[in-house]
Formats: sequence, structure tokens, C-alpha cells
Amino acid sequence: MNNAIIEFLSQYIHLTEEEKEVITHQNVLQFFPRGTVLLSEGERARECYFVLSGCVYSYYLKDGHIKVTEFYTEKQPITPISYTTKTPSDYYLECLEDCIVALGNEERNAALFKSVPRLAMIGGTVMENQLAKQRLKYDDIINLSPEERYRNLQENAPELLNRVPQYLIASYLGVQPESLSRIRKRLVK
Amino acid sequence: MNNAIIEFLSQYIHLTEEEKEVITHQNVLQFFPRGTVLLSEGERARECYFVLSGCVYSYYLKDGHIKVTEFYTEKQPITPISYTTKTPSDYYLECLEDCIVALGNEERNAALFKSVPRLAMIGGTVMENQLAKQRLKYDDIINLSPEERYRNLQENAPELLNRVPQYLIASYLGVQPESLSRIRKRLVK
DNA sequence: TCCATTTCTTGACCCAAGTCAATTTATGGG
DNA sequence: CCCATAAATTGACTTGGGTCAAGAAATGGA
Repeated sequence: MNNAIIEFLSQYIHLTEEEKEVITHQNVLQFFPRGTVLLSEGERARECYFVLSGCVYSYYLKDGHIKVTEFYTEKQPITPISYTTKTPSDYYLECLEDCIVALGNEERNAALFKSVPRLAMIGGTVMENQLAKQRLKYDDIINLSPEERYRNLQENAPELLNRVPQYLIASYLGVQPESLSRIRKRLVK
Repeated sequence: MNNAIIEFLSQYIHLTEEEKEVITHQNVLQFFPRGTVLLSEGERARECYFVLSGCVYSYYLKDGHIKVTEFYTEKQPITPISYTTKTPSDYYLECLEDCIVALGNEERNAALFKSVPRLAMIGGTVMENQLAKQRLKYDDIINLSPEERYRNLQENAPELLNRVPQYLIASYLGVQPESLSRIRKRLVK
């Protein structure tokens, strides 16, 4: 379970057993029951997260309606924009399921970097990779119809479709729940 | 002109006159005439860029049609996904106007970091900021109609509308040229 | 197990964007 | 300055998603 962090970091850097040990022990883990709001609009994020289990989603409100922007599941880092910019958040961050989450902040990261100095070097790379992913997602969305977007989800993240209520998937795809219902109907036949 | 880099870096870190001097002198600048292709599909990007003057745009081909993903103008850094991932590029990078560009690669960056060590620390922050911007752009697009996107462009980057041919703007907004023409017509009245 | 509430589906209608085709306008090279 | 070509506009038609309203199905708490 806790290995998720080690697995994640190992994508970027080779860790010795000793370093893995240190990282595992310095982790600050926390359990949040489903429905917990980790971050609210107007609040300033004081922490970033790493999902070990469960599912977190981020959304903002527009005319009182939820607009889902992302789902975060196992082995995914969450860096709220508000954490980056140190300004009040426009987004909510909420647990869709019971979650176990690793917490990060500048203090704790600094302590970790002191123990495993090589970790400090991959910060830029991790961010670059996140950015590359976000770009691909953008380039996808801009030229695809809602139906194509849904098919991509089916292809790339089929498990999400089972874990997440359909009206949140619809919001994530940028369509109304009625439309998603019709898209699904079209695709069945 | 060359100050653009100093201006850009100063958003993240305060530079002494001496450091500014060093950075200015270590810069590798190059002129590219309009139409120059900086990166082609299938090629691996060996450099990243910083636009000092002119306009560069990135696009990919889908069924032989251009899909514009971004315009880069003065004081904007360009980190091709291919540069990040060290894999062949799916994108083209091309000069829309005559351009003066600063070139970066790992070697040159390392040399620069050696001269001004503090620069190495802001890499993650620059990337985090780029990521935050890209996220906002995404969240925008997903819930806005083409017409709203166009109005946002008018608001946030009116100069682009004069510099860039309309059919490229249309592609950037994810609509057909005919549709953009009609959107503009609707908005005039 | 039952009921209230939430979520999902369906129908009818509207509208904006896509498509194809034709025409007008702009542009740059000679 | 003219012409060939590229870019932008307009018209007619199709189509898929939005909206509003009603009903069916699923869910969870008592």
C-alpha cells in the first residue's frame, strides 16, 4: 500500500533499499472517509497530496453547478493550483471514496530532501511530466467530440467508469448527464 | 530585446546586476525567418526555446489537417513534450513570423547553473507555474462554447487576433474556419 | 424491507457547429 | 499593376448536444 510512493518515485530515480526505508518512515499518512472535503473554494491549500488508495476529485462551481476537473486515484500526486500559487483556491478537493493519502508541504519536503538529497533533483522532472500529460489531455479534448472523449475514457481508464457516478463523469467530459446517457445508448448498438 | 529573459526570470527570483550580466552573455541567440520549422513530427527535440521576438506556433496533423495547439510570443518559454520525454515528437513547431529565439539544452543549462547556481532552484517552480496555467486553460475550454472561447481570446490576447491568420485561430479554438467566421459575424452585431 | 431521495433515462424541441459548395476578398510574386 | 493562389465569407442542409419536463431505476438510511 505504502509502496505506492516508492513505485511512483522509482519512475524517476533509482532508490537504494536504505533510501526506500527512510522515505517510507518519513511519510505522513492520513485516512479520510468518503465525502471529506480536503480543500474548499476561498481556502489556501497548505498541503499537497499523494493518493495511496481511494479516489479524490477536484471541481469548481459555476452558477452553483459542479464542474469536475480531475479524478485522482492510486499512485497519483495532487498539487493544488492554490498550493503552487499561494492564493485562495477556486477549486474544491473532495474524497469520492474512503482514502488513504500521504501529505506533503514545504517543511516536510525539506526534511525529506535533507534525508535523501537526490529527491530534490527530480522535482522539475515530475512537474515537466505532469505538464506534458496535461498538454496531451488538452490537445485531445479540443479536437474531439464528447462521444470520442467518452470512448477514450473507456479505453484509457475503464475502472473510473465503475467507480464514479455517471453525472460526475458527464461533468468531467464537459457534457450534460442527459447527453452522456444518449452517448452511451448510441455506443451500445 | 535580450532583456526579455531577465524579465522572465525576475518573476521567480531576484537577480543581481552581476548575475544578469552573466546570464545575458551566456545566452545563445538565433534568428529564424518566418516559416522555419524548428521541430518536425517524428524528430526528437534536442533543444528548448525562449521567444525573444516574433511568434512560434505548435501543431500536429490529424488526417492531414493542421491542429494548432499553442502560440508562443515574446517572453514565452517553449518546452516541447518531445524534449521532456526524449521520444519522437508528435508535434511541429514553426515560426509564424521572423523570430529571435534563445536556445537551451541540458549542456547549456548545466553551464548556466554553474555560473548562477540559484537558477537551478527555480526549475520546478517555473514548471509548476506552466502546469497551473495549462490546467486553467483546460478547465476553461471544457465548459466553454467556441463563441465564449473566442471572446476570451479577444479579452486576454487581442494582439494574437491581428498577428495570426484566422484559419489558424479557428484551429486553435477547435472549430472550423467557417464557424469562426460566423461567430465573428454574430459578435459584431 | 420499505420509502424517500438521488441518479439515470427518454421524449420533444431548439440551436450552434459541421459539411459541402460557391463566391468574394486579400495577398504576394512577377 | 495584374494575376494566381490563399483566405474568408455566405448559403443550404445535417447532426449532435442543450434544455425542460416527466418517468424509471438505483441507492441508502431507518
